[in-house]
Amino acid sequence: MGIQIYNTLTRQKEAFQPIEEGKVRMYVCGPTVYNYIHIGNARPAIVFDTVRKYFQYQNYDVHYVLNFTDVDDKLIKAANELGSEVPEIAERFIEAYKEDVGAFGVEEAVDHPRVTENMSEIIEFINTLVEKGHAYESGGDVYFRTRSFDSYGKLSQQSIDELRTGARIEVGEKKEDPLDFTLWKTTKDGEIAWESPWGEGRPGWHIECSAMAKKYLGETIDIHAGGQDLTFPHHENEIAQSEALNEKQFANYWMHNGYIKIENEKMSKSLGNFVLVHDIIKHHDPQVIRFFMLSVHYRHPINFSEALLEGAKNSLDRIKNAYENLEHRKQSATNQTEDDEQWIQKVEAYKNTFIEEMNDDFNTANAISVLFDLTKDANVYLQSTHTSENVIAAFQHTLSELAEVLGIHVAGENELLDEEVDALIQERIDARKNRNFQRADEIRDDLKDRGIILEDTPQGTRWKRG
RNA sequence: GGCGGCAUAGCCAAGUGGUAAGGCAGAGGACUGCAACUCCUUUACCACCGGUUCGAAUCCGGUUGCCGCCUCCA
Repeated sequence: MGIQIYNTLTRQKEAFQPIEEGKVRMYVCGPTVYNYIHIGNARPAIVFDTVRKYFQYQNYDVHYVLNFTDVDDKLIKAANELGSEVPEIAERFIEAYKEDVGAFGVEEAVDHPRVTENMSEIIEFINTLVEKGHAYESGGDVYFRTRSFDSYGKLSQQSIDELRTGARIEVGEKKEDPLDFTLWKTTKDGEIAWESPWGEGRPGWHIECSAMAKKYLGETIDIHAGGQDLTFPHHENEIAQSEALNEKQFANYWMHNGYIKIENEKMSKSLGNFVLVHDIIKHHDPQVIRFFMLSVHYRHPINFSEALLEGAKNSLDRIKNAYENLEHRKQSATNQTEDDEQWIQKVEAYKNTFIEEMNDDFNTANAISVLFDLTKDANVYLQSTHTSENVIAAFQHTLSELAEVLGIHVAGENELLDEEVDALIQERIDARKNRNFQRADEIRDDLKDRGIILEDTPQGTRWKRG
């Protein structure tokens, strides 16, 4: 069985069938770069990076595109408030985005298109829509004529009539129909603007993704992904624009990740519970946050709290400990023991299970449980008196390989200790031999304060960073 | 009002027809000089009420509660 994806468009899991054999064209809606990203922005970044990593693990060539919205109302506002210019703000927070997301082990996109660098494509896109009768100019603005697109509402499962009933009709509206949405908006004096056939202005929000997806990935792409909240209206509108223009299916698979709550409350500015990635990674290992995010299925809501993060840290430590336990037993391992083959087969079976779970709509929660199965078995194996290099290698290699698919590093860095610490450890070993436990405990406590944890095992004393 | 989602042990979380994975926390035991790591043992009337079925956490109907989208939003 190959990869199954839950497709928002059809509301069911479907076998993934790429447009081109061995390739995945994937477009993920990126951030509007007017501030540091919050933890809610981190979820799609981590989740879809994992989707990408898994495809790559399955030998797909993934053309991953993530856009930056580098001009819009929020950016203009931020620029005004900070006494800066839109391009400076954008540049600053694009760098911040890359840094934050990089801390989580998110791989850089193949293409990171920006709105301001694709203005001619956007204008061309809008222009053709106007020519085709799907859009119209009105007082310097250009709107998409929603009723000209028959299947409008297919992604969010809403009927156009229901939407029309609920839509707001604003005073002074220049639209023909309340459901029509902006493709191009005329600018106020002094605002950042571009020349267009409809006068100076800037693009509406939805059009950029349609134009850039087309430019970088083609008229039909494999996967279009983003947060659940983008389903309507953003993605619905993208479909309308792109399919009205190209007269082809826009994206074959639509993936949407669930929301994040903070301490059981919606994250919102009014509640003051916005958690910025920039801040939280000062106090929490980004790997723990990544692990935590992946311990829940990507389509389900996830709650974020200090206590939950603490639990995730302990969980991840268990896996990393197992890896270190294996590492530690390498030296005393023998060439081969009788039951090598049995264990190696068992490890191989876990790997297959991991793949099955990931194939099932990227069920990372279950994939992680396979990591725990591996962890448990590795520890059990290490209980035996004689261990074999081959089995230890199999455990380590598989554990590391599978964890890496999720973007989790299980191997500790093999850094060296400074001489003083090294000498203390040696002194403690001698002290224990002489049953001078008072001195031994003193050294252990001292090193613990320095962030070095000592553990005495039957194979000798070892240390790790705490 | 329209559309959609969720309700599983103290906590987190899989499971979508065959008598409930995994993790955290807790308790007891083993190992240890003491710890740590690790191992063993240990905890579920699957929100409620009906229905379908030989059999349902899982399907259908209803009830209650919570949440998201419909307006900028990951």
